[in-house]
Amino acid sequence: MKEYNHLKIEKKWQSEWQKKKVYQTKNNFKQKKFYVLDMFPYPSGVGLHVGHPRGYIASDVYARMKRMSGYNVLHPMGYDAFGLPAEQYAIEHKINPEKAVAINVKTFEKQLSVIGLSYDWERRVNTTDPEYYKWTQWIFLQLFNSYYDTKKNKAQSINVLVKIFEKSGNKNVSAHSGNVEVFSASEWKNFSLLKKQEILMQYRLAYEADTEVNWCQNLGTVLANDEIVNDKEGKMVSERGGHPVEKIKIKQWLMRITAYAERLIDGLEKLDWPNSIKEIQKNWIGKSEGSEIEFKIKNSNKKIKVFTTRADTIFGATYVVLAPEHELVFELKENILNWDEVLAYIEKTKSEEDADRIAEGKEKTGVELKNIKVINPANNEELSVWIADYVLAGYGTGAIMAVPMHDQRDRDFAVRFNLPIIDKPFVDAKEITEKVGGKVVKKYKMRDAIFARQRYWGEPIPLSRDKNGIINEVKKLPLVLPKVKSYEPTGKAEGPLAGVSSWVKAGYETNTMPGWAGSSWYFLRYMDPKNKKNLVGDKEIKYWKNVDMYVGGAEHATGHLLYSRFWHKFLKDINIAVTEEPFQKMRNQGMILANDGRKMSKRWGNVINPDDMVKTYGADTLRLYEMFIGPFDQYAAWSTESIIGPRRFLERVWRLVDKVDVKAKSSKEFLNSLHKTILKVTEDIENMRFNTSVSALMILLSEIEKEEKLNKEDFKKFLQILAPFAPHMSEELWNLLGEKKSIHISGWPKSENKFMKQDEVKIAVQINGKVRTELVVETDISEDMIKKIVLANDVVDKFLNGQTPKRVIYVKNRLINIVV
RNA sequence: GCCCAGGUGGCGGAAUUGGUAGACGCGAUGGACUCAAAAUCCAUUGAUGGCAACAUCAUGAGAGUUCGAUUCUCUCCUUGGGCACCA
Repeated sequence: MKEYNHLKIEKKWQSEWQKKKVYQTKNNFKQKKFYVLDMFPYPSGVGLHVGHPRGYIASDVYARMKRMSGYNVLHPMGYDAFGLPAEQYAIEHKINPEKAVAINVKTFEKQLSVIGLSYDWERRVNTTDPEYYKWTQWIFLQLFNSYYDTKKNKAQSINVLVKIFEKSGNKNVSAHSGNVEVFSASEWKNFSLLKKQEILMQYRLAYEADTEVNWCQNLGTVLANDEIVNDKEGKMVSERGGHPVEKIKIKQWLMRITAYAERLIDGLEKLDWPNSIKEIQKNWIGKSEGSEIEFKIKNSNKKIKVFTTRADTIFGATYVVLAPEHELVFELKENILNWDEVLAYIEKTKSEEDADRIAEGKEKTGVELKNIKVINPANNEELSVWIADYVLAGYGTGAIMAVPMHDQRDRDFAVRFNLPIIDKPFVDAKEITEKVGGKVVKKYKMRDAIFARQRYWGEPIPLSRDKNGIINEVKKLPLVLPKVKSYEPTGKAEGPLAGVSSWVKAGYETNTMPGWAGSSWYFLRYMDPKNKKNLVGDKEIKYWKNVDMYVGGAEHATGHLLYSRFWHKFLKDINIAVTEEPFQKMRNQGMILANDGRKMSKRWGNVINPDDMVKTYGADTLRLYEMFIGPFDQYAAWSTESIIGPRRFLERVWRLVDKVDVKAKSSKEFLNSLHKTILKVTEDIENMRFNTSVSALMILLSEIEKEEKLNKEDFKKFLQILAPFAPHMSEELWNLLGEKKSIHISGWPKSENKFMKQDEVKIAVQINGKVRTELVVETDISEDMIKKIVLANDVVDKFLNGQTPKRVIYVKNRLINIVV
């Protein structure tokens, strides 16, 4: 057998597979389907390091096993290329982002192509392709044209709502957020177009509103909350570059994700996802159940509505606090004796950034509304009313009843301002809520998502506004992003599109969609990527349904993974998607760190390039090593020293071919190991425990090497279970054995029970829980028999030293423990 | 502060989910082959004591449950991740 030349073999098979379309996914709608998906990357242009392909290799191993097991596997790859990173790259390198993306995609594919991943490249999608974002825009319009029917608990066409308004006004339809005045049917008919538009805006799932946003002057853009971090002093800075961030108010588009809060929480239960991700999402949505209770204001017909999760402590309430921004404060202006002081406090909180509020520490501040008293509905006691910044306008009702006995924050405040702290017994929360005329409600911390960026490189929002301010849909999609001279930030809270006069004249939005728009539905497009008429064909979606196994980084827990679930639920409501959830099963890969335990980065000079590894050791070795390096979902430190292990393993496999003999008879021991390993590798891949399956293959190799001559059929089984990990070498050897069809569609071997039985087992003999000796006995020996043998044993006799055993515990085929 | 996930040899990590701790790989040491080196093969490799058989200790620390604990319970230390004045 000639030397193992990985360069030649790998190149040969990669082009062969491509030529024969071995990995092409066909629409065989009668075959069992399996959809294995990687989170698609930003082609960043920096190039990949050795940590990036870890997830791709894992999903590839998984996909290959499923494909060999007889599933029709959908395993595609594509690019998420809109968004800030691509735009920044274009600005830095002074090139058109479109060109930058094309270059980066090329680099990326070149680097990936040598690893031997079994993607069906013909299905690749790119979010910046007008033929793709046409459908992103289409989804936006569907959201714009829908409202959330809280009774049916699903999205409905906005036309349904208009009909309701025409028939009976809005007294039976509450807006999901915001305050909408109640109007009758006849009033509705008399409203102006603009007024109608304003009202409907309170209901639409994609809607425009005044928002307080995080403005970053240096980046010239508005940032999402998850794009902001706190620096050492607690000040808000951008995650990218660490530039200062401040709050400003602008009008922009939002997505009413809060309408789906309940379904987003409920859906988590049935998902096979890492627990930590589910927890993060649950906390992020932040559901709490509590009571809304009204406190009457003395000498007024107004009431303060508070939200509490502890209605059971209502008898211990000693004062009431409003958020400084609460509108009631202004309504009560005439009655407040210290208005100047109150106003000063309101102004002060306004100018403060959230970060400053936190940085201030736990010190509570606030001002009493002098001359305002409320009545506790539980016991008719008179309570004072305060405003304080520790009560947030945006959560609950923006007002609380303070129970300093049971709440630390209330206690801090009470101590600071010398307010009473009283201990009263608990009552039943539900009962008391009903008794005082309150309401049991659910609240969520999650806010609606801003769906606009003051940027160039994103999907244009397909709406236009005429001179009267009336919004119209763009009828012909895609609304193509126009070419501009400059992608630089304008320095104002509007995007570069504001500088394109024809665009502005047409009344188009100058904001573009955020980075997550295109990535929130791409998995559906892979099912039918070239469909010109529909987002996805009916037959295709009914067959592929959803992603069965999703692999990617855990950092998307509150971004991509939440938004995708939201859009998918919406698409289900409008009868596009057929499942409630997009990703049934998900696993996160752990990062690969450099030798020194730090992240791989140019800055540290510790980057290992996959191309170099492939050149020196081969793709198969790299694949095996990355799977062997440690538990898939945990961090692992790269060690170029250790990669030699898997390489040696492959060289030993290579040498086996000389031993292959059609007439050879496999030994009992070998057959036993082979079938046990088939079972183990199958189960391990299924559970993403790649490290132990590689280890199992190594153990099996040692067993094979003990064979004088190798039975061909049994050796082929070994190659088949090796194939997902080392696709090139297994294909080469498979071919050398005279097989014409690719090993990767050759089937998956079955572990047969008849080979897995063993005649004898080793049993540990313990005395008082300590192992003293070992015995080899026949498998499944009876308890009586083993007892007799053990008690007659010399070593046991020595340790017993004449004592009679009090108890004997026998674990079948494993151990026997004698207790004295 | 609250919520998750970790902590096992020199290193990466195994352990059938309560049943022989350290599989597998790297590294190291010794040997074979070679004029020599590389590669390959063989042996040893948790610590301590002992010529040895063997014994004792050992899974972040301390307790507990159990015949038996890396695994379950409690307290604490520590490293990551998430949330954070959310009523």
